[in-house]
Amino acid sequence: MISKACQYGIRATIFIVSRHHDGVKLNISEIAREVDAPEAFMAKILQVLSKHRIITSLKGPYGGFFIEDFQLEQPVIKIVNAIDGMSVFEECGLGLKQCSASHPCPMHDQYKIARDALQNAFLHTSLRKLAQEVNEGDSFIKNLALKKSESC
Amino acid sequence: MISKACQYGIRATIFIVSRHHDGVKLNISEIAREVDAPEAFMAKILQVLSKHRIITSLKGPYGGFFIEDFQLEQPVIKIVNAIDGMSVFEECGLGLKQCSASHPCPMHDQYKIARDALQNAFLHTSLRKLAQEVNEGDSFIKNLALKKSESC
DNA sequence: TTAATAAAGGATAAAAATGTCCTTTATTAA
DNA sequence: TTAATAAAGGACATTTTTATCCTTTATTAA
Ligand code: FES
Ligand code: FES
Repeated sequence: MISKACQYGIRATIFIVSRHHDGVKLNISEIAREVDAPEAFMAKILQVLSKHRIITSLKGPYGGFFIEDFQLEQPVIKIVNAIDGMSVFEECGLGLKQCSASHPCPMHDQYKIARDALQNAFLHTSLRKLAQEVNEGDSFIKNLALKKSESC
Repeated sequence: MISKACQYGIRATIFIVSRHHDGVKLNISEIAREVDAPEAFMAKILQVLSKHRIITSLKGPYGGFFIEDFQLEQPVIKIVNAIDGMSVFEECGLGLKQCSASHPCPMHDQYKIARDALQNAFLHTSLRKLAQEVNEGDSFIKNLALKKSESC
């Protein structure tokens, strides 16, 4: 569906946005820790997002990752596009090389509905909105930490 | 989304169902050719479908793969479950270890809608129905063969 | 200018998914 | 019973995805 790299990227970006105030910058290890991602892998992903100007980075002491005002209203789909590309939203569910209404696979109609719903979910949700939800405590980007006694 | 193995499996099964008459049996190479899948890989996939009793196989001369009457009304989701498992329909879209309404990720509500739509698509579609569509020429399990002059 | 800090980037490793090859087993017809 | 046929199954190879390590570059404060 959505690659792990992309999921880390989305969670990381939401975290960065949720800390968007008074020039705060976050470094890789903080971000990786917050979203339960391996640090070096997280670094690669943030690199891509930075190169796509979805987030902004600054090297050196007092540097790190942050988000600028003009980046706040971007839809999450930008992250998906930067990391995974748009193919999830375009490809045939049964693996035909082309998805088209003129040469459809037998699941085309039903599949397209779900695929479009997914695309709309990512298209019509802004980074700002997601971060706001997290800041208000309504949702989370970090796994629930279970005590040893609790099972999954 | 759906693994390649699973897509081959679904297309292959639809093909087998579409040829469900008078004890016709299909062998691996016919099936692989029809669904544009590598033969040896197709063999592995048919093996698991057979073991899950989604299709039936018979060894030896005049053997091959076919479908029995009692197998016709199975929903496609059985194939997905046999090959990929049910995790696509259960996991968090942003990669949290648990998807739950009590500790939701910030995309939970929107994502769940799309994910459930996908599950319903596979759950409420029977093999028989898909094969019928193909037999009536309304849809296809094989890629459109392009002439050399035509581009993608 | 220098030392320290943090991201960028290159190279490599590990794991998972996809794909291939070859031997074994079951079934059939002759 | 034997030879032929076709799936089952084991082992291995390739590709893609995920993850790690180390060096280089940019920036800052002292
Ligand atoms: S052709 Fe298969 S989903 Fe459109
Ligand atoms: S918690 Fe993320 S989709 Fe349910």
